[in-house]
Parts: sequence; C-alpha cells; structure tokens
Amino acid sequence: MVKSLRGMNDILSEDYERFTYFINLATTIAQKYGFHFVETPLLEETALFKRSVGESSDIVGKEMYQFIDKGDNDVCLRPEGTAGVVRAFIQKKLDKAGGIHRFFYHGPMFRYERPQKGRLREFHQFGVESFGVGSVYEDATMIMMVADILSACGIGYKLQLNSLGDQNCMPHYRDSLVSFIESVEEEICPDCQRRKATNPIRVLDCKNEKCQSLYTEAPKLINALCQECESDFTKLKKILTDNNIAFEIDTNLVRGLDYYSKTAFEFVSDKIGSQSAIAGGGRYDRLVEFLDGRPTPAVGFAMGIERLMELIVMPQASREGYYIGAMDEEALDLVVSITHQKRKSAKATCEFKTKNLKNHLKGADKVNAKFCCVIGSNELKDGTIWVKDLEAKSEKVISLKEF
RNA sequence: GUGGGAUUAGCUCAGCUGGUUAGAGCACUGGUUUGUGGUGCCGGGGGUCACGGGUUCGAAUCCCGCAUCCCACCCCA
Repeated sequence: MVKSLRGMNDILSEDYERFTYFINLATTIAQKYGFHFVETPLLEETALFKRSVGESSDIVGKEMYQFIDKGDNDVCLRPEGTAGVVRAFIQKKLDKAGGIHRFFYHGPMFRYERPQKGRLREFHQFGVESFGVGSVYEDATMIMMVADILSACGIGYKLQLNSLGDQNCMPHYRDSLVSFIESVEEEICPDCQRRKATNPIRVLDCKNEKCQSLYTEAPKLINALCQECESDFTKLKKILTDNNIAFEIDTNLVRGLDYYSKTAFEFVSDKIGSQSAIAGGGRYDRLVEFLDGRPTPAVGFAMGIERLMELIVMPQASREGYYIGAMDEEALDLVVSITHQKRKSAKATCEFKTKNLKNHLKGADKVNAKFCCVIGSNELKDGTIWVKDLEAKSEKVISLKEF
C-alpha cells in the first residue's frame, strides 16, 4: 500500500472541522484588525529564504525541500511564510507606494525535520505581516491579536517577551557575548561551541546544566539595549499591562530566524509536549531592505495550527437541516425530488433505503438533523409528509406544498 | 542527524514464561409482535497481529532488519 510520506498528514473529518473552525475564527479576527488575505506560492526561489531566514538557521541549512526544477532553477518549498509575503510586497511595489499594508495568510509550510508530536514535515501556519508602521503600538497590536485568537479558541497560554535590539545595539551585544563565550569555550558543550559561530545568542537557552551555570555570568541583552530599543520595550510592556495582557520577560528568548529585531515574543502552552511554542513573532524592520525593497518597518507573527488543534475548544454542534426518508418503495423517487428541492435553501440528507419509522429516527439522529421527515403509505396517498422536530420533539403532518 | 519506547479490528486496548479456529468495549451493520430517535434486547460483518527475514514441531509472543508514530536532544510554529 502506498502511504503518505513521513511527517505528512491528511486532514479530514473531525480534524478538518477543527482546522477550518480555527481558520475561520482567526480570519474573522484578523479582518477586525484591518488585515487582508494574501496568498503566495508554495514554491519559491531558494535564494529568497537564504537571504531572509538566513543561512545560519537550521531551516535553511538542512531542513529545506530544495531541488532544481526542469528549467534549471534552484527552488524550494517554503519553510515559513514571511519571506514570500515580503517578496510579494516588494514585487508589487507596495514599498514604493508607501502607506500601511497589513496582510494575513494561512497555508502549508515544509521543513525536512525528524517528526514528533507537534512537529511535522508539512505543517500549517496562520500568520500576519504588517508593513509601514514603525510604532511599538503595532507590536502590541500583534500581541493583542494573537491573544484574541487564542482566547476565542479557548486556549490557555503564557506570553514570553524579549527585545533583540536593533542594528545599533545588537552587534555590540553580540560581540561582547562572543568574547564572553570565548572565555569559557573550553567548558561548554559541543552544541554551544557550534552555536558560537552560527548563532551565538542561541547559547543562552542551551539545556545543558553546566552551560547554564556558566552563562549566569554572561552579559544580558536587555541591559545592553540602545535608548530607542529600551524606550520601545518599556512602552510595549506598559501597553500590554494597560490592556491586561500578562507576560513574562525571557531574556533568553531568541527568534530562530535572522531577520528579527527589537520586539520578539512567543506564546507557549504547557499542554502539548516539548514542542510548546504555539505562536511566535516579532519586528523585522530590516527585512524589506535586505530583499531589495525600500526600507520599510514591519512586524508579524505566525501560529502553528497543528500545535493548536488539540487545544481548540469547539462549540457544541447543534442540530441542523432535514433528514428525509421513505417507508415505502413507491415513495423513494418522491423523497429524492423533495430533498433536491429542500437543498436549495437548507442542508438535507436523503435516505435511499426504505425503513420503518424507528430506524428513520435513528438515522436522522445520527446525521444530527433538526427535522426528521418521512413519507409512508398514508402520506403518499394524501400528498403529505410527516415532520418531526427532533429538538422540540413536536411532530406534524403537512402538505408537500407547505413543506 | 543522535539516543530511547511503541506498533494486535475503523478507534481505545487485553492477549501470562511460544501451544487448538486471536478477544473486549466503542463504532459500523441487520433484526427487534401496531408508524416514534438520541438511552432496551438479539444477531452480523470486519484482523496475512505494521512490514521482511530468522529460531522452533509450533511465533502476535523470542532474535535480527526495516517503516511509521511517540519521548528526549537538536531545531522551531
């Protein structure tokens, strides 16, 4: 039997109900915040991600579905959503048009990772990107939007917050951190020795106990912020506090993608195992410029839909529509025609087998219909139909015209 | 990519130190004395025990390999 590829799932039945419930809910909220849907290709030039996500990230270094297409182009399946949206933003010359542009998207992403719970090779993200607003109010707005979406889904979370600094303060901090790492280089774990070169900030959240004890002496980014980053971060904390959004500062919080600066945030859940980040985002004021656009401040976030799935609290499904069946062979054709008519205005299920009343009621109950409608020999003779409201438990016989 | 655990019916799982035709609950399906469901009763279908080898008179059970899922690392949503 041919099976789906490792780490790639089918979404159907109840999962699909849940999936679309989330998408619809998140879409409604994003639209309330003034965001517009954008769809970008699943396949992009590999160079786009090398330049945006950054080659130091494992995502680009070893997790991309990359290949040469028949036209000899180096292409890959998108491992994340932001790069494509930024590319589209620049390609449509919205950077030159100026003004504010707010987008949301959802769709599959691909990373060649070793799968585990909450980590798939094809997974789905819902994300938003805001271009043209440099104000930290927009950062706060992003966080509020995530909080709104999660709350609407009935999902509990913890919000972790950090500032990554900007091009003024981050390089200085990075230098001082690297020289600190060099001072303890002999004693740290091999992973950290590798990180020193690829992504030195990452050493801070190493899980090795020995490393952690050494890093208590390390310089903290939060103490090295320049004046602008410092005041933005202070302002952000005030806005969140004013709006009753609880957060904790995590000075070790690092976004995995190179393009982030200033505000970084992550929403985590303690109910879904080790892959606990359910949403993450931050500011990326330099990315548009990196991708050859006019410098444009930007901020965004992405949510991992598979990680949310089991946390979403669905509203109870209510009875809906009609179940229509026959108790006599002779009434079957009529029942099919009636169902066809009924479907112009409502959900209707037609039973093709004749059954006794009891079994029709069972059938109606199984498809969660609100009305069970049956035609037997009496009704066929009189041109009527028997209708029972399964919620109100009331029943009546009405003419087919009335029905 | 590294280390560990699991895999038996559509689902959740039993199945002892190898021993007749591999079980349960749920789900599905049929019937239930006069036309009343979700909540009665009786029946039925469904499993090359993940897959491939090996040991044995005999393997769901022991051994090896492989695939997938799960856990930790790594990475990240």
